[in-house]
Amino acid sequence: MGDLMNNSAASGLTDTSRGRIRRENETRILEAAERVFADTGLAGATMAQIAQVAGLPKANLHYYFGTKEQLYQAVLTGILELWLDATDTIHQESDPAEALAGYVRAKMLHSRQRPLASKVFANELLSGAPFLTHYLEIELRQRVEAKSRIIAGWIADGRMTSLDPRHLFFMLWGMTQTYADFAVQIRAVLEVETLSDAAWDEATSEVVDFVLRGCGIRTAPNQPSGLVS
Amino acid sequence: MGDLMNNSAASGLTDTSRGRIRRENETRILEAAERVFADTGLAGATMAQIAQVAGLPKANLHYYFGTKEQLYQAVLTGILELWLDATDTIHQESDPAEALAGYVRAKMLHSRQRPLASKVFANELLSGAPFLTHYLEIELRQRVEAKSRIIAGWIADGRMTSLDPRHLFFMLWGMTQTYADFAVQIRAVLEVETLSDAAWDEATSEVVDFVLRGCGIRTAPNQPSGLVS
DNA sequence: GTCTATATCTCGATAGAC
DNA sequence: GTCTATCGAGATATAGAC
Repeated sequence: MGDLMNNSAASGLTDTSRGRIRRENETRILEAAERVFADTGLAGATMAQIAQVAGLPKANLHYYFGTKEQLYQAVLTGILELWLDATDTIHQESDPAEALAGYVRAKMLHSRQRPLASKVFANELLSGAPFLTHYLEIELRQRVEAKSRIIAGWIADGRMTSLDPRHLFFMLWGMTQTYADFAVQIRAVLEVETLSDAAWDEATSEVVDFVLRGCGIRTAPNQPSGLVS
Repeated sequence: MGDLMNNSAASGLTDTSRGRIRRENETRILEAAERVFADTGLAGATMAQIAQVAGLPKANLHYYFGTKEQLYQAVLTGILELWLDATDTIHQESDPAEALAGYVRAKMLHSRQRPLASKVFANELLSGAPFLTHYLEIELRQRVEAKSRIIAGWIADGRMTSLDPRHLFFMLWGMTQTYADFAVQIRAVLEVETLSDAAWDEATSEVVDFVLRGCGIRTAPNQPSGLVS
């Protein structure tokens, strides 16, 4: 927008490659920011540290994102999109066992593949979620309400135990996100440096089985319980 | 120790009242620090903010506790003592249902009564637990190992479903601490300003029932499930 | 667009009057 | 023991050369 008057010959770059560099730099900054915000939250993070992780001068961060708060907002927004995606395994017509197991597997996969996103989110909630009021009170609440109606339907049909679906979601989130947010505790108890693929599969299968039993759904005995069967 | 030479008449205070003041001030500072550390973690907290919450000049904090890290360490130590106490409902000779239900109730009560302690702990884990290495790798690990052996015994005796006790603990911690750490999310979904006593009792009963089913333990139908029956 | 140099502010910590 | 005043370090943010 603002660079329509720029002479791209001066920098030796075409419009497309200039756009590419911008995109690459923004991505690098966002990834570095996610890592730093994940460890120390918004208040504890410093622009100098983010710049160092990104391998760019500190001034570039301000050039691309303005203030620390705006950079944080950008990181959070990206995470929220990811957050709302993976949760769509619960539908009216689904088999409860498959739907709930799929939901747990998706959440565990997320803890495994995007632990930093989970940690940024956790830090934001711990500090009272000042940047997430709208998300929590509108988007998340409505989504939980909609999914809870489906689960209530399953309960009414006698396909699972009677429980409050909203508390079920709180428990599912707690059980699965703990593997990302508090991984250091889990690694210490399990006495491993990092969780292996096999350990992740076993954790996933433990949570899936526990949840299905907790919901009063008998697991099919011949069904593979690991993440990759 | 160091004030044996002080003239207590000059300040108009006896030794006992001077000790009392010291204890009161230290308590006020520790409580204020817990609140601030809970919201923003060690890196994000400022001594000025803690001093403001405590209602004392910033210099007094340094007088009583030295550095910010030492104050943080003092807060953490108090929390760990609390942490290791309430978890002792799991014994060899216990009834598995009673023991596990009691454990969950104790953890939920802790989330309810000391949410700030839980949050400080969560922040510390999120930032990689630099102050808790010994606790996690020695004390917590050994405790989990001991309790896991008891639970493994119950499983071998056919008194509950076969599962990995360590992952059971991870899930229990996640399920119960989420009610303290991520309370803002729970309040948003439930559309309440604060969780009432009744809401806490219901949450506790939901978690207890879910856990007992998840462990393959039939709940006695005539047993009250609320926190206060 | 990029990066150096720097302005401005706030932090942790302390000296010193009381 | 308490608190004001302040120092040096490090923070956010920007000006301006390139």
